[in-house]
Amino acid sequence: MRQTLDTVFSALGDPTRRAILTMLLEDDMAVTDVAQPFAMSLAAISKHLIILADAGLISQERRGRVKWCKLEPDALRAASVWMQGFGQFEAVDLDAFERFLSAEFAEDSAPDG
Amino acid sequence: MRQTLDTVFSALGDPTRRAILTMLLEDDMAVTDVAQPFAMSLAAISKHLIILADAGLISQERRGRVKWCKLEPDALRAASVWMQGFGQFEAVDLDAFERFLSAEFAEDSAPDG
DNA sequence: GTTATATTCAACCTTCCGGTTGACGATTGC
DNA sequence: GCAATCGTCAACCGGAAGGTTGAATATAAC
Repeated sequence: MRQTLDTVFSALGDPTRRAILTMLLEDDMAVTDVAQPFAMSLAAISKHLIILADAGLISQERRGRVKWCKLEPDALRAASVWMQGFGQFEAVDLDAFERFLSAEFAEDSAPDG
Repeated sequence: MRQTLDTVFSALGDPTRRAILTMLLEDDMAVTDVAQPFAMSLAAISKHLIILADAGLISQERRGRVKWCKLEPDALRAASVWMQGFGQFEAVDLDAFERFLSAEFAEDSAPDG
């Protein structure tokens, strides 16, 4: 699992994956059931789920031959903090935002580095 | 300009583009100045800026031969509403969230569509 | 033990993404 | 007018993304 701003935002950039997250708001679901409403193969959905799990947005637990997918909304916190730092919204934790910016620059987006 | 959840989240998924937005928090900047700290060509930065402008995250105004880039944090609102709807944060406007989900499903992520 | 179900793997294809370089159009300044 | 500056365009490249199909792996059920 590589839960970073990169992986979270990129995962959210795909409409199929956002639709999956919305479905999981209702309840945990098996992979086959997640795939059911979509007009694409099970393998494709399986890949999307792996991407979501890699970003930490869902967790997957195997019980027997069924793999249950569960929404993990905590993964959105980092991204949400980042966005709120841009000052558009009220309840902003600026300390958290600045911690995020430093971490971000140190990790994976230093200009010139 | 195609300001959708797709374009906004995808734009935010790239660390260079997030770094640019962070720089623009300080002040408006010319394209050349935006490019200065990065170890990549001006053309590459120009493309990133076009992507950010397409998502509505920045605006660009040409004055003479200089094109000024300005942060447009309003563009984050839709994405922020979407994220907050996942129940992680307190002050959530659930009505707005549900309007968003409907719009979202109508537009670009209907399962089976 | 054989058959059906659930999910992933592997190989492949096509399109998009992020980068490069070089030429170009527009603007400024001498 | 001529040269320098600002930014984009066009063509190209390598690799990743999103999809397909078919085989493989577990597990469950009979």
